[in-house]
Amino acid sequence: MKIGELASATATKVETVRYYEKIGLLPPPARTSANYRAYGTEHLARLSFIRRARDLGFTLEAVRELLTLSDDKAQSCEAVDGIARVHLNDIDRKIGDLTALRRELDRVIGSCRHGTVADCKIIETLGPR
Amino acid sequence: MKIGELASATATKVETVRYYEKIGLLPPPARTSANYRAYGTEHLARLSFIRRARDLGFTLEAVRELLTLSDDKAQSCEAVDGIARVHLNDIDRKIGDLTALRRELDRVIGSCRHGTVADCKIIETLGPR
DNA sequence: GTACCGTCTGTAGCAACTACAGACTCAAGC
DNA sequence: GCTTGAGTCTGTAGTTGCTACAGACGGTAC
Repeated sequence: MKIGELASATATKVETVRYYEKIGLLPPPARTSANYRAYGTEHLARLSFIRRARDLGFTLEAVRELLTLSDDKAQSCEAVDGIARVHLNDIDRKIGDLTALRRELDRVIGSCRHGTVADCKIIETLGPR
Repeated sequence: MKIGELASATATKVETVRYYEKIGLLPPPARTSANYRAYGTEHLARLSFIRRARDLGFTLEAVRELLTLSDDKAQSCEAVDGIARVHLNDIDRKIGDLTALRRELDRVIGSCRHGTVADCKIIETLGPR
């Protein structure tokens, strides 16, 4: 499999695939005589894993840990569960923050009387107290 | 006012103040004989504006537009309202995305039977279909 | 005078890519 | 056989919004 095929099979950009290789997430594949990267199914599996974890919002560092853990099949999956739970907490915090922000911004917009900037409540809210 | 005072008055780091100056968001202030930046109340007002807009999640580009608009007091505040509404939509989209993510991650975590990695449903979910 | 803090400029780093530049390879059409 | 276009190669620089130095200088308290 050439890099373009691997990329489109995983909805990834070619540059991103090379980037993952550079940072050590994806092992360097064999090369053809023309120095093209030649991927096998194990690369496809690994890249799929990375992309799905990324889609779930895991950082690349978390993905790296998950990959390491997934390589040791005999180990307890406690650590995996832990990483996922920490991430879930992060998401909950983000949702909370954004919801509070949304409320505040909604209030600010709601106060707009659509006059001139001089009377604009939005600008006023942002200005000095 | 020296840069440290301005920074602490607006809960900003000194480096960030200098950064805002460098990218043209904050006008370069006068200098003392020792080449220290000397700020006035207009700088305080402008930096407060920037920080509050940032707290509401506006990008620096949006802040730049809001600052330009707020300088023309006679103009209608339609444009201001527009920027704020676009931003509100962005936030709504982000909340939606995160909520969907949260649901999915929660499902994945819920499937974990706390055995070995070989049977781990979390790893399995991430792996190839 | 001597600590110790604050300030100065300039540069490099963070996450996670993305977008080039300039050279090479390959497959299809004429 | 030759050209054209697409794909690939390496390497570097850009993105957002800061943050963290390094190394030099200024100001103040004891």
